[in-house]
Amino acid sequence: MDRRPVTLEEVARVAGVSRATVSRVVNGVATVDRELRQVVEKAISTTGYVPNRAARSLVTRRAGAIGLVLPDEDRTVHDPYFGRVVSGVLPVIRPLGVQLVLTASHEQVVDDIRQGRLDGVILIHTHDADPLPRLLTRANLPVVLAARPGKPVPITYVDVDQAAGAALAVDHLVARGARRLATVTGPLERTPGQDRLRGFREAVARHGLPEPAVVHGDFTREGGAAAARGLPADVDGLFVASDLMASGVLPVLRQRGLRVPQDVRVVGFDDSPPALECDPPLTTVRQPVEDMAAEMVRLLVERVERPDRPTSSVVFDPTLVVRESA
Amino acid sequence: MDRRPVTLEEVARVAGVSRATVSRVVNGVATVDRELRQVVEKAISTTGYVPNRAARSLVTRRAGAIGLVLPDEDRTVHDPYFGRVVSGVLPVIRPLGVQLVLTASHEQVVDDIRQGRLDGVILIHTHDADPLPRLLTRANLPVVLAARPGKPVPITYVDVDQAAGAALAVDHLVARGARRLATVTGPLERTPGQDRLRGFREAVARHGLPEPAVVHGDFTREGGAAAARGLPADVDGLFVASDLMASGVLPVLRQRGLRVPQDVRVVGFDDSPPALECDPPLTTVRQPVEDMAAEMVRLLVERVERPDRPTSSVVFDPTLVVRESA
DNA sequence: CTGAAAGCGCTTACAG
DNA sequence: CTGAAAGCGCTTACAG
Repeated sequence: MDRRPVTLEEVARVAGVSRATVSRVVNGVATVDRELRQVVEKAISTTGYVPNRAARSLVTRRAGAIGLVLPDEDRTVHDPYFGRVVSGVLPVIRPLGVQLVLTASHEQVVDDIRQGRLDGVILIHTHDADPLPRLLTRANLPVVLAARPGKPVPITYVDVDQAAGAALAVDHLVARGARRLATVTGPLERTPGQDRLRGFREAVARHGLPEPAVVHGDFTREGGAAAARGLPADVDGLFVASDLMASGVLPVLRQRGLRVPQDVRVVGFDDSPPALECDPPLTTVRQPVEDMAAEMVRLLVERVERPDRPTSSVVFDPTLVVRESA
Repeated sequence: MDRRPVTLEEVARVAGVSRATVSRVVNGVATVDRELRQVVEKAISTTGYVPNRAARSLVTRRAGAIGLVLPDEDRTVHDPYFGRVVSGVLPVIRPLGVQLVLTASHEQVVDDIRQGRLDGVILIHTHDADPLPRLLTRANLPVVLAARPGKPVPITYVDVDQAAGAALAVDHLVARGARRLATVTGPLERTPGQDRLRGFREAVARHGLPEPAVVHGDFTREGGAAAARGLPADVDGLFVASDLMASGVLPVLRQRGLRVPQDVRVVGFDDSPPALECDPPLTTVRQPVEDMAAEMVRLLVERVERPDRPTSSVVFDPTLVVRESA
């Protein structure tokens, strides 16, 4: 039942070659003689051989695994963003034979890399005050951020042009006739929150509109609902900095007797699943999270292979998805 | 910059002891002499030693990692259930020093275990036709299912008493005066879908109520919306087999001019985040997914340590969470 | 209680 | 193109 797994040694014996040759066949080294290769392949399949990863890792010094690091508070697993990142990462990681390890412990991350359990990490939902990005870059450990870093550290990151996205929202609201604008912001200790607010303000100013109302939110549904209660009554164009918050904003607007989009037009940000569950369906700024996640993996793998290469960043363009709320 | 990591060997040299002794200290073997232990601990901290996991895995034959296996279609990462499982698993896995590996490739799973990359796996969202559970159990590989298996295979699983949960919903609807009941089911090729429907039917019969309307859903929001359109107009009590579906059902009900709860009372299932985003907030049957996930990890770890032990199952009790929809 | 030594299962220069 | 051999960094009987 619990018989020992087949080793390279046994395959070599069956095939009548050396372990080195079997290893070469397994790893697809091109120089192996055709006939020999076939003999070995046959031996592999008859023995049911499967290489032991720990042994390989020990000599190659590669874990064959990357980490997806969440903030310590576990609420973020419920954020739709998380699922989108995962579904963007999985398909690109798979053909590479790399594992995706989920962790919520920032404390563990450095050790996990040092122990050789992780080749590198992707950090999502980082706060400006988070020491981890700097820690990792200082130690020259492979890391990719899912947004512009809060402090100017040389680090590889992927982002969407957040400010441009906010401008897209404003332009649309204005085009639809809105003049008294307001925004529900994201958390301002994170760069996406900051950049969306900045982009919003700049666009409003560019249109020569009066100073907009700004109410603070935190990227959660409840935060959105709370913020909505603090909105001035005469707003006719609202930019909510995330769809999840918007799903909390809309019922409050309805309670306050405001019809969407007739009385107030609303644009969200993300184009995540909650946008569709909104009533009415939410017009929103789309960020291509799945593509961004795939790019993060590529950049990370690149950094794992060449840690000395300079850091870089990739910024995606947002697009507007028009539905019924604006 | 890229200096070689510190090894046991070096720590031993610094401490003036053998590698074996350092290893014992690192692994907390109690028999080490107090003074020696202190010398070694000091050497560990001055050298900044961190054990290499691959080397350890190679001899212990333990990956120190378990897999969370999603179905191949990636839609399920957007299901709120997924996030709840992750947030239940993470805290219990952490003190154990075990990694959580996410995978959506059923094909890979068996190999990953054989390669020693995974000590065992937790399977979620399995369909009755899914060959993986049987495959794994046959090979005597450690596996835990997140629900009763569709076919009677000897397998370890955790479940909530789905039928009892549905009965809770029916009892509540009836207590609130509903008499013309209906249900939107989950996918019937999965046991939770089957069991919730069975429990619903049995409870309706127990109350002596007429044959209820049964409309098929698939645990998605869109599926819920579609199902809602097929509901008879005179229903006054509706059991929707998941909160996510309910969030799709409610807007359709509203469109059809039905007020909730005045015209039709609605009870969901799960008590997941979408229940709160519903308008009105959803009365629902709570399944303690986080606790269930924690239990799955415990059972899995147990099986990894003693694969020959008989399989077992743990069934949690559902509870009713009353909000405004019923 | 401690150490010398074997061994886990691979990969990879190095010869030939 | 192939093989003998060293070595990756640990753990763990086995002596003493």
